[in-house]
Amino acid sequence: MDQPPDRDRAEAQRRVEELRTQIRHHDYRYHVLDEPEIADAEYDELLRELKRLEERFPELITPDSPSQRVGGRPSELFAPAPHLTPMLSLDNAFSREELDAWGKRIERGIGNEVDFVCELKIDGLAVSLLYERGFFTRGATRGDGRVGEDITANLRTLKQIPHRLAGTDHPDRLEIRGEVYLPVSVFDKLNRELGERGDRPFANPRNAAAGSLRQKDSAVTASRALALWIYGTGTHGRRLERHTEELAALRAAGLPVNQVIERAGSLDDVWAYCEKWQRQRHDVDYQIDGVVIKVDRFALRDELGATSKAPRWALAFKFPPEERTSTVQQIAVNTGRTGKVTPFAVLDPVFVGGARVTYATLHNDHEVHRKDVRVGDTVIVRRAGDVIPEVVGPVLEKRPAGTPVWEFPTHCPSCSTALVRKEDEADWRCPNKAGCPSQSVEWLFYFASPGAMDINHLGYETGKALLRRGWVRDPADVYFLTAERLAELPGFKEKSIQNLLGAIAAAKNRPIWRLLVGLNIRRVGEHVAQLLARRFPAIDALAAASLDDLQAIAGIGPEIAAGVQAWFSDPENLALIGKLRRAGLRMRDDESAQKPAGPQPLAGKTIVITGTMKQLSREEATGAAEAAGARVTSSVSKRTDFVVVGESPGTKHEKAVALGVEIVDEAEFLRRLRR
DNA sequence: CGACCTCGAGTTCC
DNA sequence: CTCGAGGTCG
Repeated sequence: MDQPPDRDRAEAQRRVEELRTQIRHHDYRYHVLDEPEIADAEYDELLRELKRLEERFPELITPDSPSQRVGGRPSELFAPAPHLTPMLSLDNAFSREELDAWGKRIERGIGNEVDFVCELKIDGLAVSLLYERGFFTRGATRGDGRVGEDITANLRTLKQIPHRLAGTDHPDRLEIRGEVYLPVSVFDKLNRELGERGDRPFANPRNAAAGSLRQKDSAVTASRALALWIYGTGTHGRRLERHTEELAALRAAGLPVNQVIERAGSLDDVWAYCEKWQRQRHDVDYQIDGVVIKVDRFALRDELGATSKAPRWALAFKFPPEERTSTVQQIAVNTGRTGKVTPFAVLDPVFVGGARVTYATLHNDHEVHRKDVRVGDTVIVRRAGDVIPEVVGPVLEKRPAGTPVWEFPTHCPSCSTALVRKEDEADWRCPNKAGCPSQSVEWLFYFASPGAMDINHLGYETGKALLRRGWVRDPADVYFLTAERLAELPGFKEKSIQNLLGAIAAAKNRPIWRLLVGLNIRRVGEHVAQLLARRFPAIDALAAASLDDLQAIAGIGPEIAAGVQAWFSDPENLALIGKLRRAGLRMRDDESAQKPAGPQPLAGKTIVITGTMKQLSREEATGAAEAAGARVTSSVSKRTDFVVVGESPGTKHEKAVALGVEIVDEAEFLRRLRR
């Protein structure tokens, strides 16, 4: 039965190459031609299979594999367009203190009072327009700041870009900078249409604008009704003294310059502008994520100069997360896969931070009472890090008289078993491990998730249906499902049955630590599972390990050791292991499953990533950093080497500032990855 | 033993 | 992203 490992590996290599070719082909269809041949789910399937194989045979990973792709896809479609003057990024401020510190530094450096100009920071795409003797000759994206992409043909479709500047006496070369955006109203309409056609909607207006601008066919760009605000120049034959004068001249030349740009004579005025627009940020038909403050006089700008990445004479003030109020209709609780019971607020739906929020977690009993949230309260709601809804606290003045303090339920919402709480612990738990429907479904879902066994097509609803019918009582039963059984499930036809069975069969060969994660052992997550599997590459050896053996592993203390040993002493759990073994799951790691060695520019660095980035998802950023040798952790401490800060970061940014830890933006992070 | 890092677990929205 | 709590180090 057992194939020699070499045959196995050769087969994998062949398949890996096949997958890469296919994925590249579909990338081209999707991103360049905008004519995908396969559904997103099928595409994801290919990528997942590739990643699985590469995980098993790390020596097959090549730097150019689609699985290793970081950030912006390489573009063969648009010619490189070097900027005459680099398009620098801006330093950020997140509070009045940081703004003042910047302003004071400038006033000290100049030794005089300074005029500032305030403009809205549009969340769109920075572009550079080149006018030669008054004629529009080239348009480019920002790119990496030094070299962009030539998108002249597409930019020509924007009605707001004059092909010829008004007036006469234009310099030989004038490089104009602006931000292209998709009006929010147009974005909403476009997404509705995409949704009706069954196409994938855009995540936000900026992505939609980017997609529309990087089209091969400029007719598509033309149909998208993009708009533009001009905010300055790069290279120019400068005859004016002030930025405000220049903006007036650009406007006179026929370019769209935003009317709400204001001069501010003092930092107080600057702050007033920031506060005003923070309140009114939704009153305009484009997304703004802050305010840009610039020194008005060019002479002063020259004096201040720039660092390698940002001018000293400009600053972006980023709005803090938006806050709204809503009312608490109910405080409900949910039982998780470990039995932990978590309360959450059910709110009157409210739009905050660009999304409709209905639920917000309250973590635990203690948290509800610390914040003193009660049913019927008016509460302040925000999206922490602009993503996770959070109840900040109640507005006490609006609390109706006689509102009772909320009491934690005494019984499990799923199986009605009496809840228990250990002394000195914060969490209430449902002790009905095997018989609680909520725990079963959550566990099954977790078992199938990418962090554990990665069984595609086994989602929440399917899991519930299987459990309800009693065909699956624990995750091992999944491996014994048959096509006949699945055919009885509503909505399961030939194709979906084969998909699911295929995914289940494919999920028998995961690394041991992934299996350990899926077993749902308390306090054993990804990290601890890897520690355990590294010391005990076979499940049987781990099951037989003594307390001392376990505690000898660095990072495993008495609690985890005892927990693991107890888990492997429970006959029910051993029966589960036996069933998984009979199903044909891999029960030990091969020696070959060691990590690949690539260039490690971040070796030995401990870094933290916070906020949203423009080019990378959080996972991609973490993966790229780890591949470069960095340790990516979740909290900032003195031992952190640097913090990568994206858009609207949370408290981690403040903490980094407080601790004096180096702060790095996305562009710099990408540079360091490549070094 | 306390301070400080980390990790685990649950979570929302599209 | 958040909180609670385990592990380590001084």
